[in-house]
Amino acid sequence: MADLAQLAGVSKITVSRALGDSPLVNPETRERIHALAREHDYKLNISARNLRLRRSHTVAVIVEMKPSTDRTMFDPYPLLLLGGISQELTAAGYSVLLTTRQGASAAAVQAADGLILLGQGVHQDAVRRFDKLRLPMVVWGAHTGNDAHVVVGSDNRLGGAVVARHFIALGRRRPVFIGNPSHPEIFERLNGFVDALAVRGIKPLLMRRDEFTLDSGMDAVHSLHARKVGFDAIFACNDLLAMGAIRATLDLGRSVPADVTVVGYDDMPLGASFLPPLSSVRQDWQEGGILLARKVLALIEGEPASSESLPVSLIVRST
Amino acid sequence: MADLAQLAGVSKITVSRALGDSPLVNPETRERIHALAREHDYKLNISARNLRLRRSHTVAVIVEMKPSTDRTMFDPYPLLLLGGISQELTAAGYSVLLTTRQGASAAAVQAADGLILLGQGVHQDAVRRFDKLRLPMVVWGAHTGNDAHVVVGSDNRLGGAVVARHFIALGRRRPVFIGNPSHPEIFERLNGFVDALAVRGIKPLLMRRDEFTLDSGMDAVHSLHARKVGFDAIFACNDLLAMGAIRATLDLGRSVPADVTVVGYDDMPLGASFLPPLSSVRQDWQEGGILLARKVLALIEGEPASSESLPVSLIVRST
DNA sequence: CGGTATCAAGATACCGATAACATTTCGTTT
DNA sequence: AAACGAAATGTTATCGGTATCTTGATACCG
Repeated sequence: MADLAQLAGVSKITVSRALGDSPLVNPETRERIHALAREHDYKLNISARNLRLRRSHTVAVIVEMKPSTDRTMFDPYPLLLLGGISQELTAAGYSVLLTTRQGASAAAVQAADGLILLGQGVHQDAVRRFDKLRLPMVVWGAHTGNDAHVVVGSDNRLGGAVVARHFIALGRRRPVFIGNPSHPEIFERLNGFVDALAVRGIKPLLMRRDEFTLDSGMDAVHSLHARKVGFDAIFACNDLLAMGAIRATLDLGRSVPADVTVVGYDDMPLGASFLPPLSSVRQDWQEGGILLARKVLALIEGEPASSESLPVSLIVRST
Repeated sequence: MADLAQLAGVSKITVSRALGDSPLVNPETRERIHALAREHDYKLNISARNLRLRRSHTVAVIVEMKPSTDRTMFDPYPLLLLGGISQELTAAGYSVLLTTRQGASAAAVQAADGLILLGQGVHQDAVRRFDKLRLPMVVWGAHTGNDAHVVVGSDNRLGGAVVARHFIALGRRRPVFIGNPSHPEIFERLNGFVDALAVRGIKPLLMRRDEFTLDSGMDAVHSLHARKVGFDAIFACNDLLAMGAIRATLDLGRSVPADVTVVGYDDMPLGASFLPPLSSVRQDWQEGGILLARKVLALIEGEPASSESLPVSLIVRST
């Protein structure tokens, strides 16, 4: 920058102002300096600026990344979140620092201006750890009612309720819920489901399954059958589980949707091509990412931000 | 750090050395300072260090992120790459700066110590742009033989060849390739496929399909049928296409694998649960990510690094 | 016991930007 | 013509670390 200043015959600070489009410099001077900067391919030193401004214009995104058949960052959907986040932060001139929980101890994270936490397991365990960094922080997940921090998530209670109402409208009396309610988000879905069914005096059966795979869904239905439990509706908290459940149901000689109604969750593209095309609850991940980004940015600017739920919608196809 | 120095009764530089575990300080002193740092929850200022050292310990990962049914960053597999990259860089004390091509003009990227480019479209178009940053750079994708930069990718030629040999071993004579060869990676698969078949004087039919969806795969087979083209083997360059092709084949009353052999690509988990269980070519994405990371790190350290292909393996199931 | 090697720690300068305060320049007012 | 004020630019200090060069203290040597 000093060199540029010499070339332009002005002082460093004038160059700094010119490049920052400050109104303090003469428009002519500014143009001249801009031209010079382009010509000499001058690049601002971000580290120096960060040091001086005490801001990094960076938001750290911390994801869960354990390798398992459980839901992980490798599901495509949480990645849509990242897409939304990235889009919004980039537009605001911020960068995304991607980290795993393990890597988050790496110094760079504390240099961030804000934090976004993704991944369901995070909630109780890790949030406190990151709380100590005293950075603006936003968490993706389920609302617990009395959150100490800003939570953005899709409205899982509503998701459960919508499916319940769908079942009620179809006159179903013996619904089953398949999934792992120890995930806070899924616990909420179950709650919404149970409460909305209770209005009609219906009590669903909970089939706990920890793996979110097609095989696990098949297994759930087979074990229902083995235990001679009757059912006429299945709410699977993931599309793969739902597809497995459907396949097993068909295997058992029962019809979908005539005998059994099945609804999945996430509305993955594949579901629409499944035979029969899968009904599912859709959440708008990308919008969620955008919202997460906006909230951190607000917090960083010192503005208030509150937790928020995103609507979900039931896509009824042929199951 | 000055405060810590005062507390410890030493000078700043000694604190700096102690925290950096430099052998220049007395072990006792070092311990004392470390203890003090922990006690007061002292955090090094990364920006200051970056400025002084002229390094950011950051690698920018630039991904393709256009929303389409084409292959995008939202496929789960390219994301496994990210996982591998992140794992390896974190272990080496580096951070991952995630950017889209659009956002890559954001200043932060040029502050990175190195660059990793993901996304097939990148090749010809954007590489040059990033070349100008004069940063150590590694690209994921297909090898073109005379690459100006380091390329890591799985061995797509081999992938194609392996499938071809499989078909030959089964006595297939009229194979079809489904996919979009304008992606360099897929072009290589096609090349490997064609060349290995040519050994037996077999010429495959190319069914060009731009979308990598199940419907697109069905459509491909239906249009083969409509055009009364005979075929006894299908190599789809993606598992969704393969599943669609299988479904359409079955719809047409032909048997898989008795009448038609089908092989997909990527070996997605769902494929194993498909009916019939899908045969597919598996590439080790995570390993690829690790390799990408190692190569940039090497380049950053000033060591040489060369392009490299990762092996792939054919998983034969029931198609 | 003087001279040198070794270890520990300090002094100073510097990385490259920007904020705060100071100064010059010029047009305008009275 | 002196005084004033706004616009444009400059001076200085500073953000928080680390490299380099020195200095001081202790140990070891013949």
